[in-house]
Amino acid sequence: MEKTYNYKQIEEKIYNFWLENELFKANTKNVLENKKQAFCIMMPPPNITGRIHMGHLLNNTIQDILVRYYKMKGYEVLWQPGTDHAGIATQNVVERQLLRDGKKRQDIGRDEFIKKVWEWKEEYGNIIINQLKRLGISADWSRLKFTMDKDYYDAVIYAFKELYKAGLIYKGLYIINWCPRCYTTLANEEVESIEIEGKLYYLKYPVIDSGEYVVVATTRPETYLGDVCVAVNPNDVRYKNLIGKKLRLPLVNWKRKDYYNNEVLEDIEIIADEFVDINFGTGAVKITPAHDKDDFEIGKKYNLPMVLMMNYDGTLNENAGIFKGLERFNAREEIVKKLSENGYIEKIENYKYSVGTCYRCGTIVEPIISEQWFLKLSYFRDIAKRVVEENKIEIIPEYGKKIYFNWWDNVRDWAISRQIWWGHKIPFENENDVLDTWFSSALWPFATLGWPQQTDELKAFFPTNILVTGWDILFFWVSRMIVMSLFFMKEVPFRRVYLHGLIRDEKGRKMSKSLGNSPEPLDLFEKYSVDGVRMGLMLITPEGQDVKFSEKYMEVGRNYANKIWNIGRFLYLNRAEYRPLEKLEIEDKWILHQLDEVIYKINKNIQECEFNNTAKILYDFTWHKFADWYIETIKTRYDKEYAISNALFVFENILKLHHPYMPFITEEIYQILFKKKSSIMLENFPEIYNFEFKRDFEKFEFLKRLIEEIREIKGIFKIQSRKDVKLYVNVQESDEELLKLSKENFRIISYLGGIGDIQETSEKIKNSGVIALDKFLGFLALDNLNFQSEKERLIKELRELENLYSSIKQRLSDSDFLEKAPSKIIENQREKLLSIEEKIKRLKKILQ
RNA sequence: GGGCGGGUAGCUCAGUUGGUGAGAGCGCUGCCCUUACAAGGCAGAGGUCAGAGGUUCAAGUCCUCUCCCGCCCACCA
Repeated sequence: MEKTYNYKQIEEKIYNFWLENELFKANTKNVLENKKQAFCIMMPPPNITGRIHMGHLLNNTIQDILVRYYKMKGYEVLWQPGTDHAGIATQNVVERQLLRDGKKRQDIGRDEFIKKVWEWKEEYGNIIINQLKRLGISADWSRLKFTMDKDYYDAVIYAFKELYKAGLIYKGLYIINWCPRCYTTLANEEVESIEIEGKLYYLKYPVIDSGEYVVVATTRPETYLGDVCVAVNPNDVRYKNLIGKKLRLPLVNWKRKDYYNNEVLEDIEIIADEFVDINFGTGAVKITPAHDKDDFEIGKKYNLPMVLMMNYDGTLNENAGIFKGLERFNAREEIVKKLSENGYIEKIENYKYSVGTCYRCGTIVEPIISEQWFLKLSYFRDIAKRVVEENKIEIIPEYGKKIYFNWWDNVRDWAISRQIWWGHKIPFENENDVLDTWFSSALWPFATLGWPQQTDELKAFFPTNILVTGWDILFFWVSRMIVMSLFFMKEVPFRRVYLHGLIRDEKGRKMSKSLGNSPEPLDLFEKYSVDGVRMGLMLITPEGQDVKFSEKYMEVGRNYANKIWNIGRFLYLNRAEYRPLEKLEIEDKWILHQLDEVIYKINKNIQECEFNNTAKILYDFTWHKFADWYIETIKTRYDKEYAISNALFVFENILKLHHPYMPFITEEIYQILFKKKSSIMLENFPEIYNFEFKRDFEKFEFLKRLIEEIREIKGIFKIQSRKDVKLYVNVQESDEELLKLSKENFRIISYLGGIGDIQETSEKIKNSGVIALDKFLGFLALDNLNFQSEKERLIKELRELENLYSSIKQRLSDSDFLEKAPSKIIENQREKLLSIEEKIKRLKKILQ
């Protein structure tokens, strides 16, 4: 074994070893024949346009931990991987590629374009999958699914038709979010709002047959061309006598037509409605039903015409008259200029407000009316909430429930048609739209298993056990999978949902390309090893909160991997015949006692998805218990072969416990140390042994404390020498058993404490370091000891003890406490008081 | 406006159903190349647990209010 963990070659070798031995493949038969229990996870399918980023790292590491754990627990595990066709994103990529040849998709036509997308997919679509393999993840790659695979495609179309038959899908004219750049509608969840510094324009609309004006405020002045009325609050005294009067739109001396091509009256009316806020702006609101969500509702309420003044490419149409053909933002400038020249602008104020942007390209989204297909999500509200309320689906962390309920309470129907070419085409004559990508991914948990066919896979693995995903797609994806599964399978898609946070940078900012704060996972693997990165990441991932990424922790992970490597190396260099648990000494029992505790905790924590806790427990036990104390201690053993063999027993358990977190290094060391040709993946995950070594554990704990005291004194006085340092134990002040224990285990104390001799004494040794423990008084005889500073140390300690003493004393003399506190607590306090009292007594004696 | 998280050591965070000398890692300081590991070992310093009030024998932990920080949803034209 080399001196440091040489991960680069090992990772590739081990991954190939796993693949060659088909260790990731799920065997459906084992479940159907009741040989094994099933455990199934669906991988959230990455986009085919994607490259691995920190989010994938976190998401897949967690899944891999669960998968490897349950495999070792004896389950038949299916981790179903796949990729998503990512309609808009992929179409954008291929369009950009076309543009390099100066072509638009319209130039080559739909069929040819789709062909191009497939070509692109064959070439680049699996890059992310290959990158994910570097992470060591153990998905069943032989079952890789793609949302545009023939069978999956058919499943999507089938689902659409069934929902349509059930009356849950309908087509209608609604105000939708429109991205003029992607030239498609967007679901509400696909719109991200950003705050901008804009302007608020105050427009003057002349009142007919009077010299008056009504002033309205707007952030989108160009939409005035689609205005069909102005609304005021009925209680607004300023406008009371204007209600019902007519206004003329400035500059508009052309005929406008509504959506159905009927001419619209030139003059618009002032109407009254309670919804208008008297205190905002001027108290008068322009109503543009075709271009604003709220106005659309008002329009429906009052049966107002819908005047569309924009084309779907973002240019103004006939209704804009002289402004026809202008791009929407140029139009705004032109219109403001024209209005201003003609005295129709009262004022312009700076104004901060938010606008919706396309989550794919960042273009400002235009609210606009359009005919679209919708899915009645509201129909599912009750049942979707019920399955979570009744814990048929458990959401981790718990508070995720509240967010989920809140979303359902406010849910609106889902616009599922998209005006793009790449996707599942809506199955109707003359229909050119495709379905929202999320419509197809909503079927993921069962369509990947062959639905609507009644397959063995469905029988064996559905419903799945747990879904691991980020908070950001709770609504996009998780909610929709739940209702689709309830509708088609009459069953929840998964028993549990584990939601992890987003990875942010040290300052808590989102990772983004423009900020340049997102590290490349592959670079991290190069620098810190995959296992180091996985472990480092899990050490900083709190449950249910965003992760603040710190490269420092990747270093911690790498150092930890190296530590494990070197423990292995030590055992390898001292290797002995493996006959575990013979000739157990105190240190063996001490570590075995704790091993049991750790095994118990790790099993519990992984099952409860406490991945961060698990990582910390493993780290602490392995480094600070096993390496720092146990390995150091067994170096003093005369019967080394037994000691090493017992150490191997513990270390074998440690390797298995670590395997889900650090698959590569554990496999490599396991095969070297235990000369195995098969994989550690096939071993059983450790279960508690029920050792009964509590008393020995406590005895060793005493020795440990004694050694720490010795080290502290030596540290303070900078003593390095060993042989000339003697420990004197005062026989009157020390418990007989502890004295015996110390003498019996002199090999340990002398090596780890660095002393040369242990002797009994009945007096107090002058000018020495003082070790005052419970029922134990020792002196560390040192040359060149400055007893003055030792005295100061002791006085400081004495003061602290006295303070403590008086507070406990007070508590114990409080009748309420004695009456109401449980006897166990009172007893505990009494014992504590006694031991402090003894320590104080000893310290005082010495200081005299 | 509605909802959700968080405020504990210089930094990042643990802290079980309240049980009583508040923990870790990193960073910092000092000493050590002790034959597994300097990607290491040993030791040390460092905290009015955001603030106020309350419940309780007992509060970092439970309740109320306040102040900060972050996120999500809906957005006032």
